[in-house]
Amino acid sequence: MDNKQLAEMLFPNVKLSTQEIEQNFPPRNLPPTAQVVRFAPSPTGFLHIGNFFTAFIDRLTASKSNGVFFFRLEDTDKKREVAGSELVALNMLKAYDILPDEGLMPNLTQIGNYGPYAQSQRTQIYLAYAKKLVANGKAYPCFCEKTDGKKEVIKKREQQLTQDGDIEEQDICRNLSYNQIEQNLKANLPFAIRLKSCGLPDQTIKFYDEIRGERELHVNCKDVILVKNNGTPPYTFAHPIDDHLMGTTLVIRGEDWFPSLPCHLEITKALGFAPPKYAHTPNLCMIGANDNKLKLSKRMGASDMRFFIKQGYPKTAILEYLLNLANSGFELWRKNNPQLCYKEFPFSINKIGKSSPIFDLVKLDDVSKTIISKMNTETAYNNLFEWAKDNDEFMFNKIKENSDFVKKIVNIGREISKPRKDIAKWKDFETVFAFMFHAPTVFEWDTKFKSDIIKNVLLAFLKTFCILDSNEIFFGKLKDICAPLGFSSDMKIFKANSEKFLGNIADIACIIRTAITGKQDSPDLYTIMQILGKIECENRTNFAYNSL
RNA sequence: GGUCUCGUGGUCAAAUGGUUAAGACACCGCCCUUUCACGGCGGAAUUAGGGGUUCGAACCCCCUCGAGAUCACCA
Repeated sequence: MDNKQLAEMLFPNVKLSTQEIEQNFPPRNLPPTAQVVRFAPSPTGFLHIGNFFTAFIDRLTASKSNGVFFFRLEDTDKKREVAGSELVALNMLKAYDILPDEGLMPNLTQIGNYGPYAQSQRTQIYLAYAKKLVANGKAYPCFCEKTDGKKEVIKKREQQLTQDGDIEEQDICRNLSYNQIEQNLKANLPFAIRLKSCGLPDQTIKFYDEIRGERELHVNCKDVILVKNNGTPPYTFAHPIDDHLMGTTLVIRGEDWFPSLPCHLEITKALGFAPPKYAHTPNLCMIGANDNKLKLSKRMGASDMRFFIKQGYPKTAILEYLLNLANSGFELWRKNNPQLCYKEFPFSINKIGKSSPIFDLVKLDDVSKTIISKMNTETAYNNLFEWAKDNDEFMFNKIKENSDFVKKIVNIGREISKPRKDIAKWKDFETVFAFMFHAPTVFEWDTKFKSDIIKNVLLAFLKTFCILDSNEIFFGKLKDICAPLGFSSDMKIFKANSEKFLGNIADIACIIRTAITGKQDSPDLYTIMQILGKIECENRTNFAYNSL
């Protein structure tokens, strides 16, 4: 018996040759500068911000190079699959307008000539290559009992550490004779296929990473699994085959893949493929809840993209914040080009930093506040509406009841040269403008005034209040009530002789503001009163008066 | 434990051996101002530590320390 016969014995039902497969995946006809990149998530049920980050980098890289961005589902492990995960991921890409050009789409159709784009549908392809490797003596069957699950692996590793300080894979099946293999097969023993690694312990391999630059690592020495004993491949085998056949030119993926790169390179070489370029992106970290400064890995801190949707961050805020993490020059560019779309920014994958950045929600809020503050009323209102529809029943009902009222609130401090920055996310809207929706029942009065003084101010205000007044007249009337109450209507005079007055014009305005909103700080008082209307203003003032 | 990666203010970071180590967020102060925001001006704050090479080091070399990743028939 020889290896060719062995391959036939192991895979009698695999008739497809690798040559036939290659014919179905012709090289792409693209200009040499075009990058073909892919986003290849596994269906775990949610989309992590770090994965989203790499997908965004994929989208930018393909667009900038006039290349192709495709989506491939890595669903070879059916045990772990969460149904519908691909839709969660794809809908998120759609929501942020960074959909791929090719592959699986949100309507679950597949676009492109390099499919199928779900690995579970490509088993025959992987098996054909596995068969070829066995025939060439580069892989062999393994009948060992399998280790299954992370707990078992950790336990086994701990045992090995106490014994000899190093972890060695035992490849006892590597030297099985053809006879032994034949007997095992006759006994119907399940088998996996392992790579017959050519690596020696002290050999190194040089390669270039688009983000990390020139590197030298130890070669792979492990006889890794290529086909599991259930007949499906692990990622390690599927990735080189798919990215070769699909014409990927640049593999962009998280840095947690970095250590397995030598292994992937050896498999790629064994298969006879030219390796793609690689770019390993730093992992995004979140800061600990109890203010510790530990960087948390993605496995420790959940950071589901749906969080940002539920909070109501504008999609460009998320994208621009992430873009700034990727290329910090974006900030300056944005300052110099306030009107341009982020897509115009000269993104460069080589300028991505090497260390893992902490995702800073405070900074995100700042980016987001600026973006929201620049929206015109119509856009802001539409954004609020779309968000409330799915995420906030109270606000959605308010909009349905009286959309003009809500629109007027949205308009506060907007469409002016120095717009207010009150809102970082649409969820803030209700809290920032709570006083517009609920008349205050508690009042944060300025404690330096006794209640009878406050009452006098409110009475004087009510006597002259007219909703039809212009801002100038309204404020002029407030000035007029100053002197009789012992207040100063001129701030400069007050500052020079503060001991001669009970208070000043600012205090008068503050008392009325507190009566109307319950708080000492708010957006422009006149605007608020105009929106609330005559009756509401009078009712609120009377209620405040009676509560004293 | 092995291997690998990364360490510049609280955070994101610029500065490829050559001015006083940019800028942004956050913080503090002042100005503007009927409050709060916005805006403007200013301030405090960083090359993890120790050696070496050099006229000169954040940058090159070595050691130490810290953090992270990885070491599955998961991806």
